[in-house]
Amino acid sequence: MGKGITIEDVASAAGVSRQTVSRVMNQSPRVSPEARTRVEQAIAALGYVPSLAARSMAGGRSRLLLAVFESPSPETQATLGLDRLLPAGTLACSPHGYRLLLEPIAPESAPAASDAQLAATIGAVQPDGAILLPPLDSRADLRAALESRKVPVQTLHGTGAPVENPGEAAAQHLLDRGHRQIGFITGPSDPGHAEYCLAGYRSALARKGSRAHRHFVAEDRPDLGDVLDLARAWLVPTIRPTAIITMRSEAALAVLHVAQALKLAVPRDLSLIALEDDPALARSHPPVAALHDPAPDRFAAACTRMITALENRDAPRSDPPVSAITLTERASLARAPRAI
Amino acid sequence: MGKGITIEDVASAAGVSRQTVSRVMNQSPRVSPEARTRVEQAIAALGYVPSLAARSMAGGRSRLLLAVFESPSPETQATLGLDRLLPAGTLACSPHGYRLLLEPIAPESAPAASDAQLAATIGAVQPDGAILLPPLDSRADLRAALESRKVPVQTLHGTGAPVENPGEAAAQHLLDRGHRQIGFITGPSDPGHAEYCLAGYRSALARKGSRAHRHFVAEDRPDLGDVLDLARAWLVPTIRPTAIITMRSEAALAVLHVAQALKLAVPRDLSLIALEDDPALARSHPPVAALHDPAPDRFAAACTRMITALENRDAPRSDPPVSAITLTERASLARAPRAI
DNA sequence: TTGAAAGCGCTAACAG
DNA sequence: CTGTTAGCGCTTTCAA
Repeated sequence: MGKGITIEDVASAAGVSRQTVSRVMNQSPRVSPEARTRVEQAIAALGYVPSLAARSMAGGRSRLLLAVFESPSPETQATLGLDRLLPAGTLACSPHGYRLLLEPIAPESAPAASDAQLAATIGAVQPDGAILLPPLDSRADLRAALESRKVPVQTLHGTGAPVENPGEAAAQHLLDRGHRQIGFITGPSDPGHAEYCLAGYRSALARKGSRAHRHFVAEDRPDLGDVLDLARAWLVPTIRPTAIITMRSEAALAVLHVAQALKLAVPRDLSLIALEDDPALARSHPPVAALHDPAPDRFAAACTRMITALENRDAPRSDPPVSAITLTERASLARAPRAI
Repeated sequence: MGKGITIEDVASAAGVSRQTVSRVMNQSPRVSPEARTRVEQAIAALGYVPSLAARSMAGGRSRLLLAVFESPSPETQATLGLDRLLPAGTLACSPHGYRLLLEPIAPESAPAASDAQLAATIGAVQPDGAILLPPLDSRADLRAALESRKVPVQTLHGTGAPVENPGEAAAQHLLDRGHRQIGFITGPSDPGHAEYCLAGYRSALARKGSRAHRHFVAEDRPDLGDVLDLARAWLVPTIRPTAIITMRSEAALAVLHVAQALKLAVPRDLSLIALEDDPALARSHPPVAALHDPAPDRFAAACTRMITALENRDAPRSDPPVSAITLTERASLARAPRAI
């Protein structure tokens, strides 16, 4: 079909010069309504799409944004979730005519190596901006490599409030519902993240004066038997947690199973929250509440911020609020049965 | 640092014309060794990187490949694994100076809608080729939309042998080790994929005359209790499977737990294979064997094939073999204990 | 409000 | 083997 339709084709079809077509595409106000209409019709009729490369050369703007992320190594099994991040970001960019370009960075790469890599990319594509995805957003060397070459940087944090700690958020939800004896089971994957969430949980409990974190913190093991044993050890005694937070969804399911085997009703006798959502959680009986990670939304927001900053290079724009961690409430949640 | 270094800068630094620089970059043989050396030194010294946009305009080749994938909808939780696919593809492209561009397609999108979307992308970036990622590789409308606009298409299949069926591969491994009573537990996610794997398992067993598939096929349930019950129902009787295949890694762990509780030794009395690998499988006791999905390698191979096809537009290139599904053997595997 | 001219950085033709 | 001449499709800058 339409092969090689250029601005020139549109111009002659509309009976104007290419400048006028260009002005219409670039939202310039200095075009008469009639001319604009004719051009728009010609564009639609011909199925014209301006060439990114040509616009990039002539205008100095590539309309390309770099999505800089850490490429997963065999051991770093930390799931980044690109499956959902990338479509969200792409969707946010496309209405503005922007596109995302991938830039995987090897984990723990030497600053010099990643600097060279970024230099090559910047030279080749001259991106208008870059989004540093976690956990890369804390790498000062990458940010410096980008900014020293005049590439503006955004992260998922935006300019708003700092991101909540998932462990803290879950603990707070339970504290708000009256729970004090709250247990926490970390996941075996990604020690750094586990430590981070655990710290959040601890500080939330400490704020309320609960000491549960001294008794009810345990590490998740890959062996199902270990998790089941752990759950039994916590739930059989009279003094037991009224709520448990698990990092892995599987661990939540295992705890649920033990509770039911012990004739403890969920959520009446025990509330459950997983820090990671999974379809299986929604389908279990009862369904288990989980924290919803808004990373895709925050990535989309970062792209939008980048683009608005690029377009209105001066206007005092106020960034929309950063979406926060939300809890997907399911039947595994109830108020604490009583004060213990 | 280096801002706006062009071919012209390199040319004057090396004391040649830009054409010579261009020839060096494009591997043209028609350059004297001395000139080549001086140009290469100048390139290195200046940190010159040619502009993709300019090369695209002048040469007609964008050096951009479209990665067309299905954007995951809330329900279509089928994990595509972009986390590992994309870095692998990027790595395969970059040594050739190519880059990947994302093209998410909404699931079950109307052919007209995705055609329009692809038309817009093709017009804007004029990709040199496109890789259709599963499950999109079977959508004839997408392939047509691409090819009618002269965009060559590749899939993960390559030109080699068709991809193995994971269910069949796992069953075959066990059959080869003498097992006949082989159970199969499907995953609750992605019914289509489950059906596909199950069919492969069935045909493998049928070939060997085993009838186990009439007795030992079950559907995985999100409730852990259900899976544990299922495992007990299979393993308590005297006539029981000597091997079990599970689609989800969690189910394999659950079966392992039940077996051990029943004093069945794994792998002596029961062999286990999961169709999906997971770090937890490697860390359990004993570690559980799993099929290794070579999708990232096959994606990288598809990119390489695309690029070689693009470069030697005529040469009768023979594609390297497509990597097959491999089994990550772990201690959960043994020969069948006896004929039953 | 519009058009004409001049490139952006590179490669494809040609000459030498 | 090397340099020269034209553009690629668009936006910018300047005139009209």
